[in-house]
Amino acid sequence: MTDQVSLRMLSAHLGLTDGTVSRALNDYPDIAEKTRKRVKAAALELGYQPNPTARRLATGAAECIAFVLPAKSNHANEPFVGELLSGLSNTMLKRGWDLNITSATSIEDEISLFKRLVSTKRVSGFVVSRTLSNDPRVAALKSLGVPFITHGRTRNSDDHAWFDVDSHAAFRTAYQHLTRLGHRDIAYIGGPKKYNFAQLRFAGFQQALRESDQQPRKEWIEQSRLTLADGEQAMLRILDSGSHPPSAVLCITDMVAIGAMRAVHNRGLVPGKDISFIGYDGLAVGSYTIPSLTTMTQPLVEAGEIIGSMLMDVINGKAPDERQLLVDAKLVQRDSDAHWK
Amino acid sequence: MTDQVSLRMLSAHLGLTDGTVSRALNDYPDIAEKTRKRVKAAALELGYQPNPTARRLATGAAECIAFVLPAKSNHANEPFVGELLSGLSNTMLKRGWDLNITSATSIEDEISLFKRLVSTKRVSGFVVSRTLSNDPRVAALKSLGVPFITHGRTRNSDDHAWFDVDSHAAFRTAYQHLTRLGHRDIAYIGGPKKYNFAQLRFAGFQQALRESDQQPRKEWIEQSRLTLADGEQAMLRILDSGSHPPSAVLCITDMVAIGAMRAVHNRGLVPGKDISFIGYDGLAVGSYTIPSLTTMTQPLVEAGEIIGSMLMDVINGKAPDERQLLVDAKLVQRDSDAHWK
DNA sequence: CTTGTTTCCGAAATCGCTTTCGGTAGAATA
DNA sequence: TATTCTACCGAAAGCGATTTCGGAAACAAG
Repeated sequence: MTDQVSLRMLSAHLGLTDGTVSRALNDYPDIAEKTRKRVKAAALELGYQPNPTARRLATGAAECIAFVLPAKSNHANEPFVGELLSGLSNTMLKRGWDLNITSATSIEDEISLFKRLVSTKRVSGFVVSRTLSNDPRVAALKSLGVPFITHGRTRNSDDHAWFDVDSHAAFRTAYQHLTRLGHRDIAYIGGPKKYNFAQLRFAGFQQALRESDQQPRKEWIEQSRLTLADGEQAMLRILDSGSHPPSAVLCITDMVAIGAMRAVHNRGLVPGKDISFIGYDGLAVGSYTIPSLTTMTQPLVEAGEIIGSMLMDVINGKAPDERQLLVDAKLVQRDSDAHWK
Repeated sequence: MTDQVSLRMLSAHLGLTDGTVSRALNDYPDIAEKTRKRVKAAALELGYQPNPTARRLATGAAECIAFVLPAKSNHANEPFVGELLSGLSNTMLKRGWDLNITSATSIEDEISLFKRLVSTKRVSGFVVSRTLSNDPRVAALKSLGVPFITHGRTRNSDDHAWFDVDSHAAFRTAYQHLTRLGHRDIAYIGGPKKYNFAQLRFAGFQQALRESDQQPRKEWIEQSRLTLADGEQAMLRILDSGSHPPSAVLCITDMVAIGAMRAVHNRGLVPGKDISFIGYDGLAVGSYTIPSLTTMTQPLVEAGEIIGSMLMDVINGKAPDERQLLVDAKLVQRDSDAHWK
């Protein structure tokens, strides 16, 4: 391996000084067009790659963003990390920046980590995932004055950058899909109201209900924590409510849906046939259940790429509140939804 | 936010020169014990944190390791990335190093990425995951002369660092578990022989067979690609082989096991009751199948931590072939294994 | 032809820390 | 007491870029 060529070697080769070469490479206006081209050609020829460490020291820019792995890793949601990171690193790599991964064991831990990373100038921006409706991390980052973007809105996300999926629209879409299949008796299993998205999704369901001139039926609207076991319980409550069972169920997450399907299965009914199910998240798990789960989702790799470039915009001085993006979820049709019979 | 204290501020505060303070902090022998203590106390008091960029430039060490996200992300295996990274970042963080994530779209891409990261001195070591039996990445890293560790052995892993799970032993353990439950008619669904671990696991199964004085039965030994669909097909072949069905099946991976269970289910038999199943990997998916899948696994977070410190040892000059670790997989008992009836 | 202006590049400082090399006190030796 | 070691710290040179400033040509204007 030949040693990496440095600026000094390049400038010596060209008979110029380091400063001149550096300015030529960085398109300073005080460099003659002719020499600029000469310099760039030589750089290409010699395979010059600026040393990022030196540049970072000189410029004070970290050229690096950090992603803090969620504090309590819920196995069920892990898949999303890999895909999101894949997308994130794509954009970072494209621009020669680094993607730094760290982990924390608690929210407090995470916040003190933010401070350390910022004070040592290791990173110039953060991606915050799994946002809570009222997220202390957001407040911390704001007071630190460091650029960041959240994956998912918080209660008041007006003044920072965020990327989110329109879950309100998603649940309308899901509902409409079911009505197109002929369903009328559609139940809903929602999540804890402390989650912002839980409110949005429920609102989406309700609006779709109105748009179809349907009356909400109390016994078909349940609430569940976001676990498989709780989804199962919620479904049992619906089945035991006295009224005839619904023909389809809209669930706040895939996990809840899988639990609900299990409940139906255990009662001797066939999920995906007797009762249709639609979840939300697009977890890979859903492909392996019996029946595989129809769900609403948004491609995570692309999300990561978008989030990355949005964050870089903010770092480069764009106003955070101009970097807010709401995208639509897509229906991934698998085997848990059927025509009404 | 007060500005970060620099070495200069610290040394001014102490009435010493930068060099002296630096050497005191780094435990150079030519510093009086008294002043060393004084310096460290002051550093603590002022909250001095050395600027990593400056140190990296001065020392030439990157203080950073890289993890390249698998080229083709197979959704089913994604969960492992999150957990492994979590462990890795734990050790890195503990030592003040960075964990850099990059992604590649192909093996060639990945290798050229290695070169770039090394030549620009961005990273000082690599973690290679999802190793192939004959892995071009390993050869590339060897010729680059950069420290690295593989997660999983390759065909000839004698001269580099690796961390792996003893799948040979794991399959003996799994087999013995089944015999303790009373099973005698145990089938095996293996994987393509090109995978090193496929050979090891099969060998483990065979040895266990011998140790139990059982004869291998051709019709109960099948091979499958590592997908759910293929596992299903392999199981169907076993069921259709003419002989009576086995009472238990050992599967090379969880995915294959889940497919196999589906085949049994579709034939009107009850997996976990009529036929027991044991998989391998500990995928979270396995908790959500019906029945949930008993499997052999090794905690990934811990694996990540160990891999991190092993790699740092190699970077610090330890001989790579002294940093090779084989750990045992543990049996995670869920609902797919039952007493023989 | 002189005086301003531009244009363009060289020189030098800087980023914050590490590390080598001297040199001066005080301790040890004669 | 004179001399040789040690112990310990200061001074300065990097690391590899960036960026500010100044000045010499080259050009335009008077």
